[in-house]
Parts: sequence; structure tokens; C-alpha cells
Amino acid sequence: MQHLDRAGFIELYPPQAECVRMGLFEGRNLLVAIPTASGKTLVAEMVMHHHIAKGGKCLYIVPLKALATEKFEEFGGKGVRVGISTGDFDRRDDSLGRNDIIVATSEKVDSLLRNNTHWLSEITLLVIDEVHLIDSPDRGPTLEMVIAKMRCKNTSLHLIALSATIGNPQILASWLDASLVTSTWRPVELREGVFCGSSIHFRDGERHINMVSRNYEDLNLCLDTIGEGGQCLVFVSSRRNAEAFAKRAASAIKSKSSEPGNYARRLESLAETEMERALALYVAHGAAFHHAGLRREARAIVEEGFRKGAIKCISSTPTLAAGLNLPARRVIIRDFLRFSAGEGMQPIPAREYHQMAGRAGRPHLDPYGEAVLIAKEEGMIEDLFERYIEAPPEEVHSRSAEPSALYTHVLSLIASGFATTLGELAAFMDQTFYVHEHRQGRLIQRAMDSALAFLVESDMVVEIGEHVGASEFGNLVSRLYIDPRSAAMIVHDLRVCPEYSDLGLLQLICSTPDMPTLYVRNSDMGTLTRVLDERDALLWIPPPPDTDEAEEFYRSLKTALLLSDWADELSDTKLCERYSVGPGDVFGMVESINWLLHAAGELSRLFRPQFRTQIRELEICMKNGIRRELLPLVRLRGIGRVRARRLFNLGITTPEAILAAGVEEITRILGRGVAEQLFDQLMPKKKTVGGGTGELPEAGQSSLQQFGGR
DNA sequence: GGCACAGCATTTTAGACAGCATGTC
DNA sequence: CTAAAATGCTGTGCC
Repeated sequence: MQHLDRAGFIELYPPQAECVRMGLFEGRNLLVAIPTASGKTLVAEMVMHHHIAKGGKCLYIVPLKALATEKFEEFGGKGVRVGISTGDFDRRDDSLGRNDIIVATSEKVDSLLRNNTHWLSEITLLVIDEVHLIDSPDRGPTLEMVIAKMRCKNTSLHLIALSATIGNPQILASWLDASLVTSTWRPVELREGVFCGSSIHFRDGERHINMVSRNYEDLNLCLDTIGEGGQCLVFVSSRRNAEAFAKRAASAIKSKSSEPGNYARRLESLAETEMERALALYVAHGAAFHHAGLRREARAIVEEGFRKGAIKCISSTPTLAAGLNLPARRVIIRDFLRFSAGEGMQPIPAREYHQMAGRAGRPHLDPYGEAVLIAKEEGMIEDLFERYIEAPPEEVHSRSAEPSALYTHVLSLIASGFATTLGELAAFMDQTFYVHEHRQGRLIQRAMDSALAFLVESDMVVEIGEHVGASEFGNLVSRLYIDPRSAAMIVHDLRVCPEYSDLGLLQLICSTPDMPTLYVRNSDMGTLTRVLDERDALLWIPPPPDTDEAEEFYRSLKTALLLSDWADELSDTKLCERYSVGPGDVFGMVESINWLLHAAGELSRLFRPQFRTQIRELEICMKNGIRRELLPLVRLRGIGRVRARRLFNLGITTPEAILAAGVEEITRILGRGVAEQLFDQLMPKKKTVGGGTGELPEAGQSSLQQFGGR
């Protein structure tokens, strides 16, 4: 890795040197729009170290949790204190501020801003990675607001924005008051071409490929690279395609070395579904697939196996396109069409192609990188060249005028004190990229008015003349970081429904715009209508008479049923089979419902306190994947869903019963270490004589009220 | 009557941010 | 109001 030299900056890549020339160290804001893998991270690192040396503090914003982890590890261990803050990890907010560099996702920063995190005003340098994502319809507005809020909070903030190459960098740069650095330079030569027939067509010639497999052209492309001693990344459009390709590749590679064995074994021992066992099998042969149905551990093993060279080929959905830095000698973009709801098969954007193609060629390891598209017929070759390889980079535009984006951001601006009057609200919006782009923001003004009207009507915001302020409800919603529309839905049904039901609450939350829902298959309808019939009394939302809305209704119902089964201790294997999803999907669903269940619990405190305890209980059940009967047991440290179930089935259903059973019995069931830990908890310090039903220390009190506290 | 299979109809389709408070097998 | 591929279904032909 290159390093900053006292005497000057030797061995900088040309775009990096350009950044220095443009005033990187003089506090100039910079928009660095250069290709993937051309050294953006080092630019950020150099300027961060510069700030730290002057006593400054840096915030590094990334779009993905996986990216946050990667950067956190990359920045650490160089004499600086690095912290990470995402929905997954949090180094306790106050101590987080003690770090020199904090890596966080954009949503997390927004959340920290809403919760008045004091150290945010100490930030002197803001680095925004992948700033072109400001163009993303669902998450772009958040990034835009975070940038605007941070600049509003600290007017002398130094800003470094890193971006893929984009078509209109000037306007983004001028919004950021930044100088622009662009370049097409890459550290490894990148050759881009289209495969057709039996050769790859480049602009300056052709490259013949040995056709080993008659039936599968794409496989030949892959085997060619492996035969040459390289690795191959294949991007496809669906999970099924990814799995099918890996299967074919595995049988074709027939890896001779036993190198992948270790990874295959690790995957095998993790496997709980057919899909995961298949993966382990393919990996044993040096091939793998990668998609979001896999749990994170499995994905991590695949990534590591590839990085270490044991896995020769990964076929992947877009999971790998945007996320980690995982370069390969040859990248095959096999499917350039992808299904999009309501629009059929759509060509992927050129930027996404470039992102995938940019993965080709590992610096210092590969002699070159090759990105290959596949054409079905000769006539398509030219089209693919024009559409992708030679396509000008796409422009980015603000998405903040999307009405659905503004509910949460208008509320947040009012609740966190960025605006106390309508005038201040408008003035703040004038600082957004949207208004910068459009001069006057008629569209955004209209969207804001309707968002504000909604917030006032649902009692989250109070409007008195020119003044606006958030109610207690509004403040809570802003801090919980949920969509105000979700909050309004939850509160409405919480108030209206006659009596509490787990399934009803899950159904309600799953109907919320914050909750991702499962796809409803035709074959699911039988089960769903039966549930509708049999458990009708438990549901909070009736089926819509209108068939247009029916799909959404059934999607949320199906999702609620999955989560209900999860909390009914159905095994991962069964769950995945019944709902035809992967373990990774289940994890994602559970993660989302836990977040929203927590929010629902907080909201119930304000609007239906009688439900509070039951919601808290469901939250704990959902977190652990357990039935209510195990609640007293999982409260103990060292007891999770498995151990609690084992104890319960042996008749030991409470902490009192554990004491009564005695150390020997528990040791027999759970092993020595766990048993000792349990009795330490239940009998602090002094030994209770005789065990039995004697009174318990407070920690052991088992009753439902312990979950209802506060 | 039972089975194999051609040919047509139907089904299905990527990803991943957020709260809270720390420890499962 | 899009497309490709896998799966499901029906009907035919054969033994």
C-alpha cells in the first residue's frame, strides 16, 4: 500500500496526486469522481490523517453495513482511534465520539442527528463514499439531507465526496462547493469486450476461447480464465441462475487440489437447508454462488475462500456488485436484463455495468482485468458496446421531491430543531441538492406541503401561524427512525383494535411501508385463505374488497405468518422450506420486525399502555425465536433459544426450578460451565443452603412484569 | 389400463438501511 | 404492459 511520505507524495496514483494538487490538504472541498479501484480510499485516508494530526475528527459515511465493517478494519491499527456505528454495532454513543474516525452508514448518521449526538458538532471532516447514490430513489434523499444537516450544523466543515464516474459531476461539485477531480485512469489495465460465438470481441481485435462445453458458452469463458490461473466473477439476474451456474461450474472444474475442502467443511457444518448443502458441495469443487438468501456467515466464507484463491469462480446476483472489494481477473456480466416489477425485463443501468466491470483485475496480482458481456447473436455485439462499454456515464439527480421521501425528513427537521418556522424550513430546503439543481423548487415545495399537512393531521407536528414544532408523538417517531406513515398506521390500529393479538400486531407491522414483504406465490393462496378463515378473530386488518390491493394484503399476511412461525420455534430448515426463502431472508425479516416491534412498543406507551407488556414480550420472543413459555428462562445470561427449550422440556420452566433442580442436575443437562454461570447469577456471593424453594435474589425473579418495566 | 413424453400453459423473478443493549451452541 | 426459463398440466401414443 502506498504511503504518505514526509518529503513529498511519492508513488501516488495520478488521480490521487491530482487531489493533492487541487488542495486536499488546504481544506478545499473535493468531489473525486473516478473509476472503481483507482485509489479513492487512500485519498480519504490521507486527508483524514491530516485532520487528525491537527486535532480534528472525521466522519466517514458509507452506504452499506458490510462496507462500514470493511472500512473500519482498513482504517484501524494505524495509530488512530476508529469507531463504527451501524444498526449492527454501536460503540456506545458517547465513547463513539472519542474516536478520531467514525465510520457509519448514512441512515445511522441521520439517526444520530435526530438523537442530538453531541460529538457530531465536533466533526471537522466529512467523507462521503459512493456519493452518486444520492440518485437512489429510496435512500438518496437521506444522504442528501444528512449532508445538508451536517453542513448546517458546522459551517466550516471540510467535505470530501467520493463517487463513481458520473455524467454531470459539475453540478454536484458546485452544490458541495467542491473542486472536481475526474479521471479514467486505472491501476490495472481493463479490457472490455463482448463474447459471441467462440471469441471475445474487443474494439481492437478478438480473443479466441476454447469451447470445452458444447451447451454452455458462459461456462467456457469461465473455464478459460481458470485454466489461465485466474479467477472469475459471474453476474447473473436471479438467485436460481446463480445457483444453476455454480452447479455447472462445479462439475466442470473438478478441482484437483484439496484446497477448497476447508471452506466446504465450514459451509457444510453451517448448513441447515438444501441450498446451503448444495453450496458446500460446489465449493468443494472450487465454485460457489452468492446471493442474499445466504446468511452472512455463509457469504463471508465464500468471500474468504475466493480471496484466498481456493474458490475459482463465484456466480452472483447484484449482492456482490455494490458491496465488498472482491476483485477477479475476469468478470462476466452474463445477464444484462433484470426483472423489474411492473416493467418486465429491463436492461441494467450503465453505471451498474461499470461497477461490475470495475471488479476486473486485482492490482499487483493480475496482469490485466477483463470484463465480458455475452451476446446471443452477432447483431447484438455492437449494441452492447454502445449501451454499456462505450456508454457515457449516467447523470445523477436529486430524488428529494419524491413525496414518499419527505414525510420522515420534514418531521426530522422540525423535531431536531433545524426548523422552527415555515420560513426556516423553506430556507433549509434551499440548501438541498434538489433546489440547487432546479433553481426554484416548485415540485419539492408541493411535496413538502403535503408532507407537512399529513404530519399536522396525524398530530406529529403542531403548526401555529408561522411556527412549527413537533409533538411528543412526533419527537418519538423522529427518534425511532420510522416512516411517519408507518407510525400513523400503527397508532391508529393500536387504538382501534378491541383486544391484543400477536398475529394481529405482526400483520399490522407487516403492512407498514417500512417492512419488506414476501412474494406471494399462487400455491400460497390456499394456506393464506385458510388462515384468513380460521384465525380471522386474531387479525387486525380485514382483506380489502378491492382486488387491486389484495396483493399487498396477502404479502403482509404471509410475512406475518413467517414471523409468527419463527416465534413458534419452527426450525430454520422448515421455515425456509415452507416459505421458499433462504436463511438470509429469514434473518433480514426478523431484523426488520424487531426494529419495528421496538417502535410499536414505544408507541403503545403513548397510545395503548395496556398493550405495552405484551408487545415487549413479543419483542423478546421474536429476538430469540421462542414461544412465550420460555421467557423466564431466556432472561438468564447464558440461556438462548436452544438451552431454554432443553430445560423447559425437562420440566425446568423457571429460574426457581433451576435452583430447585440443583447444580448437579443442571450440569448434567447443560454442562459444567453453563451450570456454574447460572448458579452464580441466581445465588450471588453467598451460598443458599438447601436450594429448594427459598427466596430468590432479585435477578432471579421470574414473572412477566420484568419485561414490562418503565 | 398404465406409462412416457411432447407440447403448451403457467409461474416466477435483486438487494438491504433503521432501535436497543450485549453475549448463543 | 414488458421477457426468459423452469415448472406444471394436458393429451397423445404406445405397450
